[in-house]
Amino acid sequence: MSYNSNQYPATSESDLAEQPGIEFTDSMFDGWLDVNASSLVDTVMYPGYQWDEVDELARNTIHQGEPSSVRERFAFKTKSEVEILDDGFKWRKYGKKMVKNSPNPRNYYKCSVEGCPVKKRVERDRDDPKYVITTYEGVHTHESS
DNA sequence: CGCGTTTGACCGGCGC
DNA sequence: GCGCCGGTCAAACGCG
Repeated sequence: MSYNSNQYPATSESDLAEQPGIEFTDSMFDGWLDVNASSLVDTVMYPGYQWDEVDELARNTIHQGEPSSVRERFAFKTKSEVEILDDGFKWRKYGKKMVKNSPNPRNYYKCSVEGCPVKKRVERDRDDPKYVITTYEGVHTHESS
Protein backbone atom coordinates (compact mmCIF):
# COMPACT_ATOMS: atom_id res chain seq x y z
CA MET A 1 0.00 0.00 0.00
CA SER A 2 1.15 3.52 -0.57
CA TYR A 3 0.50 6.83 1.06
CA ASN A 4 0.79 10.43 0.10
CA SER A 5 3.62 11.78 2.19
CA ASN A 6 2.36 15.29 1.70
CA GLN A 7 -0.84 14.45 3.50
CA TYR A 8 0.28 11.90 6.00
CA PRO A 9 0.80 12.08 8.84
CA ALA A 10 -1.76 14.68 9.56
CA THR A 11 -0.47 17.45 11.71
CA SER A 12 -3.48 19.70 11.92
CA GLU A 13 -7.20 19.66 11.48
CA SER A 14 -6.91 21.12 8.01
CA ASP A 15 -4.39 18.45 7.07
CA LEU A 16 -6.82 15.81 8.18
CA ALA A 17 -9.53 17.33 6.06
CA GLU A 18 -7.25 17.13 3.04
CA GLN A 19 -6.58 13.44 3.30
CA PRO A 20 -7.84 11.52 0.30
CA GLY A 21 -10.90 9.36 0.68
CA ILE A 22 -11.95 11.08 3.86
CA GLU A 23 -15.41 12.47 4.23
CA PHE A 24 -16.20 14.72 7.11
CA THR A 25 -19.63 15.10 8.59
CA ASP A 26 -21.36 17.58 10.81
CA SER A 27 -20.94 15.24 13.74
CA MET A 28 -17.21 15.91 13.77
CA PHE A 29 -17.30 17.36 17.21
CA ASP A 30 -19.80 14.95 18.69
CA GLY A 31 -17.31 12.19 19.27
CA TRP A 32 -15.83 9.69 16.90
CA LEU A 33 -15.68 10.68 13.35
CA ASP A 34 -15.67 7.36 11.60
CA VAL A 35 -14.86 7.96 8.02
CA ASN A 36 -14.89 5.80 4.96
CA ALA A 37 -14.21 2.50 6.63
CA SER A 38 -13.16 0.94 3.35
CA SER A 39 -10.31 3.41 2.95
CA LEU A 40 -6.76 2.40 3.78
CA VAL A 41 -6.64 5.41 5.99
CA ASP A 42 -9.26 5.66 8.66
CA THR A 43 -9.16 8.94 10.44
CA VAL A 44 -10.70 9.61 13.76
CA MET A 45 -10.76 12.92 15.51
CA TYR A 46 -11.65 13.40 19.09
CA PRO A 47 -11.10 17.08 19.58
CA GLY A 48 -11.17 18.71 22.93
CA TYR A 49 -11.26 15.60 25.06
CA GLN A 50 -8.80 14.53 27.68
CA TRP A 51 -7.56 11.04 27.08
CA ASP A 52 -9.20 9.69 30.20
CA GLU A 53 -12.50 11.03 28.98
CA VAL A 54 -12.36 8.79 25.96
CA ASP A 55 -14.61 5.88 26.72
CA GLU A 56 -13.49 2.28 26.86
CA LEU A 57 -15.16 1.27 23.62
CA ALA A 58 -13.42 4.07 21.83
CA ARG A 59 -10.05 3.08 23.24
CA ASN A 60 -10.53 -0.47 22.12
CA THR A 61 -11.56 0.75 18.73
CA ILE A 62 -8.36 2.70 18.51
CA HIS A 63 -6.22 -0.36 18.94
CA GLN A 64 -8.20 -3.21 17.52
CA GLY A 65 -11.00 -2.03 15.30
CA GLU A 66 -13.46 -4.37 13.73
CA PRO A 67 -12.00 -7.39 11.99
CA SER A 68 -13.96 -6.46 8.88
CA SER A 69 -12.56 -2.96 8.77
CA VAL A 70 -9.10 -2.97 10.23
CA ARG A 71 -7.84 0.47 11.00
CA GLU A 72 -4.45 0.76 9.41
CA ARG A 73 -3.81 4.35 10.27
CA PHE A 74 -5.58 7.18 11.90
CA ALA A 75 -4.97 10.32 13.85
CA PHE A 76 -6.82 12.11 16.58
CA LYS A 77 -6.10 14.98 18.87
CA THR A 78 -6.86 15.71 22.46
CA LYS A 79 -6.48 18.78 24.59
CA SER A 80 -3.76 17.78 27.00
CA GLU A 81 -0.95 19.21 29.06
CA VAL A 82 1.10 16.06 28.77
CA GLU A 83 1.97 14.17 25.64
CA ILE A 84 2.39 10.74 27.13
CA LEU A 85 -1.16 9.41 27.22
CA ASP A 86 -1.59 6.06 28.91
CA ASP A 87 -3.36 4.02 26.28
CA GLY A 88 -2.74 0.65 27.89
CA PHE A 89 0.21 -0.38 25.77
CA LYS A 90 3.95 -0.26 26.33
CA TRP A 91 5.86 1.90 23.91
CA ARG A 92 9.53 2.36 23.18
CA LYS A 93 10.62 5.71 21.85
CA TYR A 94 12.89 5.39 18.85
CA GLY A 95 13.08 8.82 17.31
CA LYS A 96 12.43 12.51 17.60
CA LYS A 97 12.44 15.02 14.80
CA MET A 98 11.69 18.63 14.30
CA VAL A 99 9.19 19.02 11.51
CA LYS A 100 9.09 21.80 9.01
CA ASN A 101 6.82 24.72 9.77
CA SER A 102 6.29 23.64 13.32
CA PRO A 103 8.07 24.73 16.48
CA ASN A 104 7.32 21.38 18.07
CA PRO A 105 9.13 18.09 17.70
CA ARG A 106 7.51 14.88 16.52
CA ASN A 107 8.13 11.81 18.63
CA TYR A 108 8.20 8.27 17.30
CA TYR A 109 7.19 5.21 19.31
CA LYS A 110 6.97 1.52 18.66
CA CYS A 111 5.01 -1.08 20.60
CA SER A 112 7.49 -2.92 22.78
CA VAL A 113 5.85 -6.30 22.45
CA GLU A 114 8.07 -8.67 20.47
CA GLY A 115 6.99 -8.89 16.87
CA CYS A 116 4.17 -6.37 17.14
CA PRO A 117 4.41 -3.93 14.26
CA VAL A 118 2.38 -1.08 15.71
CA LYS A 119 3.85 2.39 15.73
CA LYS A 120 2.61 5.73 16.85
CA ARG A 121 3.80 9.29 16.69
CA VAL A 122 2.99 12.16 18.95
CA GLU A 123 3.30 15.86 18.43
CA ARG A 124 1.70 19.10 19.43
CA ASP A 125 -0.65 20.84 17.07
CA ARG A 126 1.43 23.48 15.35
CA ASP A 127 -1.53 25.83 15.27
CA ASP A 128 -2.78 25.23 18.79
CA PRO A 129 -0.16 23.84 21.18
CA LYS A 130 -2.85 22.99 23.70
CA TYR A 131 -3.65 19.98 21.56
CA VAL A 132 -1.70 16.78 21.21
CA ILE A 133 -1.98 14.92 17.94
CA THR A 134 -1.51 11.19 18.13
CA THR A 135 -1.23 9.05 15.03
CA TYR A 136 -1.44 5.27 15.25
CA GLU A 137 -0.31 2.92 12.54
CA GLY A 138 -1.04 -0.79 12.36
CA VAL A 139 -2.97 -3.28 14.42
CA HIS A 140 -1.65 -4.95 17.54
CA THR A 141 -0.94 -8.68 17.31
CA HIS A 142 -1.79 -9.11 20.97
CA GLU A 143 -3.93 -7.85 23.81
CA SER A 144 -3.04 -4.71 25.71
CA SER A 145 -0.94 -5.38 28.77
C1' DC B 1 21.69 -6.83 33.84
C1' DG B 2 17.56 -5.63 31.42
C1' DC B 3 15.11 -2.35 29.39
C1' DG B 4 13.99 2.49 27.98
C1' DT B 5 15.63 7.13 26.31
C1' DT B 6 18.59 10.32 23.88
C1' DT B 7 20.60 11.96 19.87
C1' DG B 8 23.26 12.38 15.72
C1' DA B 9 23.92 9.53 11.77
C1' DC B 10 21.97 7.39 8.14
C1' DC B 11 18.73 6.38 4.41
C1' DG B 12 15.21 6.68 0.72
C1' DG B 13 11.90 9.41 -1.89
C1' DC B 14 11.09 13.35 -4.34
C1' DG B 15 11.56 17.89 -6.66
C1' DC B 16 14.55 20.70 -8.94
C1' DG C 1 23.09 14.43 -9.06
C1' DC C 2 22.10 17.18 -4.91
C1' DG C 3 19.75 18.83 -1.10
C1' DC C 4 15.65 18.86 1.63
C1' DC C 5 12.70 16.31 4.49
C1' DG C 6 10.61 12.72 7.15
C1' DG C 7 11.47 8.29 9.16
C1' DT C 8 14.59 4.90 11.36
C1' DC C 9 18.88 3.01 13.41
C1' DA C 10 21.94 2.30 16.99
C1' DA C 11 25.62 3.51 20.24
C1' DA C 12 25.91 5.61 24.34
C1' DC C 13 23.86 6.51 28.38
C1' DG C 14 20.48 6.36 32.50
C1' DC C 15 18.13 3.94 35.93
C1' DG C 16 15.94 0.38 38.84
